[in-house]
Amino acid sequence: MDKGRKILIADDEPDILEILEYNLSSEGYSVVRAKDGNEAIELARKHQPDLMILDVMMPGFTGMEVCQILRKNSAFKETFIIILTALNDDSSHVKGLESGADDYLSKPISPKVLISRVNALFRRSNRTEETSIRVGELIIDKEKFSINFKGKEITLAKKEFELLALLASKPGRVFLRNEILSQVWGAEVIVGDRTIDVHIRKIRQKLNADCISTVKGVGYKFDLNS
Amino acid sequence: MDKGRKILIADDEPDILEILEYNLSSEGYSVVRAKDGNEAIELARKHQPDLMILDVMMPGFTGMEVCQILRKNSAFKETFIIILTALNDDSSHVKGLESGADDYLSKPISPKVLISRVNALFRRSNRTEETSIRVGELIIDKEKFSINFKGKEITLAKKEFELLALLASKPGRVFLRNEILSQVWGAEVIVGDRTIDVHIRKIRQKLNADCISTVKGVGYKFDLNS
DNA sequence: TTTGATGCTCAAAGATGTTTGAAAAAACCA
DNA sequence: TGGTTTTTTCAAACATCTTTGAGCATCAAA
Repeated sequence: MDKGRKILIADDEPDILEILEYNLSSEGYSVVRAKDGNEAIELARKHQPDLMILDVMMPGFTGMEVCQILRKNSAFKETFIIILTALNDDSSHVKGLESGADDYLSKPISPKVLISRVNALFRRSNRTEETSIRVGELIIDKEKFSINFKGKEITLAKKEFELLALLASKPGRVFLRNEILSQVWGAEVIVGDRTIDVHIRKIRQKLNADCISTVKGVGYKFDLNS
Repeated sequence: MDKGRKILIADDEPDILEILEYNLSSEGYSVVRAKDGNEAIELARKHQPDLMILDVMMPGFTGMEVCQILRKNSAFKETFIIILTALNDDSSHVKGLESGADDYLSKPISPKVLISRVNALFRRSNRTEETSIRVGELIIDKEKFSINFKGKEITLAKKEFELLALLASKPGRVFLRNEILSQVWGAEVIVGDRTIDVHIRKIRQKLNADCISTVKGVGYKFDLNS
């Protein structure tokens, strides 16, 4: 998963901040700490975090107020916000969500649960990034069905595209002819061995570079170097 | 807020279904009911709901299993899923979210809280639903139902408009014929493949430019360059 | 060097998907 | 209701992609 996202945490209790920071950063997130509502807003402007975890009870502005204030600013329309609270009644829960938060958790909070909720929020926005492969100067975008090699757009036919995408998905690894057949053509389809060769050749022609090498008697692989 | 969205609820207890349906439909959502895991999957395929609320304990498949199964299908990658449970321990909470759910709630569930969590999920997806799209020299205003291309107003028929709006919503991205069918025509409607082609042709004619390109064997996409 | 195995090249045949024009069916509007 | 527009269907022409087979090239082992 794509970590290294920035998370702002705001709470007036140093202990909580400590625990949160420890857990989030050990998951690979980078963390910014704020000790009250004012600072939370200030640091949010400065750091543009991807997600904010706000305690409700804070000096200055409460978590909900921070949430409402930030949501009015279009720069924070997309920022994920999780509100934490010691209260556990339904009406404040509802109010928290209605202030524009994406999630609302009651203390005591299990770090594991918090992490998995954070991950759940990011998962949704991550999904789109899995569609492109980058290897050296080659960029394959499965969504756009486009190939960019050394800065130039290259048009490949469907089978060629799928074949290249397969090889490039694990650069350096050799794919057996059987593997290629079942991945690109499907298990049932029966095509001759020449078919693969010809497609490989087409790709080599179109890319105009030796980025696919043959492993005699075994299969093909995508070269890392080139 | 844009209500009238479709929500599928699955639980083996009729009472719960009753309460959920009452509350959701009085909020303006349209509701589909399933009494077990199998039915949930079946009805999900049929109705393509925007959100699903799944109980963990159900005959057939559990809520988590349903979640995992559906997430494998690209048609349900974007569907919101909330899992309900009677259990309240952290590890099942984490597992629930890791199965691909967007939210995980423990019973007893306050209808108000549930509603506000449902709204919170939709709020985010509403934000991204722009009323106007701009791509290069093309401006599509969904509210006004108008198209402006290279400074000239162009009149498109309904289907043509929706088709162009879909393609232009993610310029460069390829839309499979299936995707186009289900987005523009709806999942239930059955029309021949040629229908899409013809509409594409009409759009190309009216725009009088090569802004939609064909990806043979895959689908169509809106060109960025032109 | 010969031999066999393997992969490469090429052009042509085969298969598949797309465009086009025309026209029927359905929806819309006065 | 009639006339108009939109939507859908169809079939033929087209374009492109895919597969194949035959001949060539290469390499390693005999």
